[in-house]
Amino acid sequence: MEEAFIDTSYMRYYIIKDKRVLRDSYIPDSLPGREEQIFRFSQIMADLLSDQPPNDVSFVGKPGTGKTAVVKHVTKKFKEEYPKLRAKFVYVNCSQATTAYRVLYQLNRSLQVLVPPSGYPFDVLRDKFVDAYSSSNVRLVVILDEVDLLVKRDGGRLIYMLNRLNYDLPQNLSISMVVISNTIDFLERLDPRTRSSFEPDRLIFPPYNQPQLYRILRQRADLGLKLGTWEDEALQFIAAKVAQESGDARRAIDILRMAAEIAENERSDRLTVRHAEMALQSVNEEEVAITIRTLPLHHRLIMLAITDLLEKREARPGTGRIYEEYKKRANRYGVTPLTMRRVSGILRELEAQGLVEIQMDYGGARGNTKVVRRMALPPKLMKELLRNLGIR
DNA sequence: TATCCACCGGAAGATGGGGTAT
DNA sequence: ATACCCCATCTTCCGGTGGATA
Repeated sequence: MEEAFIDTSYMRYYIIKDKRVLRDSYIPDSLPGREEQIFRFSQIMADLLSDQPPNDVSFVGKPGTGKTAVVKHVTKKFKEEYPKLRAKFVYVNCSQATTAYRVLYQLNRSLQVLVPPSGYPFDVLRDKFVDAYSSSNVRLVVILDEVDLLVKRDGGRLIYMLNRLNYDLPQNLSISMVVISNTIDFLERLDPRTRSSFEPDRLIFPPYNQPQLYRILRQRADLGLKLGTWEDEALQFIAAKVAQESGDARRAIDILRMAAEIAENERSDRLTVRHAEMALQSVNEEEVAITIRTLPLHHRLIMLAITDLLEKREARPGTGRIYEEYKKRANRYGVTPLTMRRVSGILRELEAQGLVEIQMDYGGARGNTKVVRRMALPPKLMKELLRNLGIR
């Protein structure tokens, strides 16, 4: 009981020196393993130094392959080294601005034009943007991160529009685009009109391999952890595991952070392989818990239906069966169930969020359906998480 | 080889909730 | 109050689809 009066805060950060460094949002001064991409992107942007409009560029690669980091790194370098450069970089994350209207809203804001976040006709926003930009004196580089999300809704209408503006702009102005996407086939998903007029240089971001991941972790450990508080083998272990499963640097860094936290909570003075092993487990759980918490009610009810079917070892947990079970639960919950068409779509959404693994089952005369192979966590654990949210 | 199952997923439109302008 | 805008979510409609089966 006396312990309650002991101030333990002084030992809370026994291992961690700077927590920010252990988050993936932190952009270090050098990006291990992405030297080539940095070089090529810088080369393309170097046209700005001779006052030429740079080519459009597309960054393609899976999550956690350094796309955003590279773009931020290089644009930052340009701003620092050439403060008088006649150019402006505007970064827009399309996961926040999923429509053409909202991206345009952001672009306007970056030019100090205040427009309402909704309610205006699209064309008015476009005209305001064109007016404002025409009276400026810098070349514009628009960076559209997670552009897949925008293209999915808008089909490339905004890209087309921005591209076309170049024909009406005076010689000293230009709009270049850097589009960043997770999927390779996103260029094909543009509508034909856009595709024929938009041909960016492509930069590929392959998954990180083990040595690269090790270098990344080493860098973070050097910057974010106290000297001599971690075992090199722990970093090697994380690098090996992540290289094998995904090559996702974000994940590797997450695991390192979690391992450090676990070690500290144990009052251990060193981060060991054992901590890394434990972290590997809890990172998954933490991630799933976070995504589930943001799920709307019907998504949760569907998750619960799937959980029960998997627990019962249902032979064919396809859309039809899931829908039946979901409907029962919705009624029990006092909400009117959605249609099967919608539930079918939600299953794809849950898949995209990494909560379930789906496979098509071509059953011949038994018909075709999507079948849930497994979930991100064992059904029992998943049920527990749902229960904590009041879903049962 | 034709049939047929049990869905799939695109397209389009309804719904309701956010907003602005007059 | 009225007439517009934007937009995410959901429903309605409907032409596919792959392979087991007859």
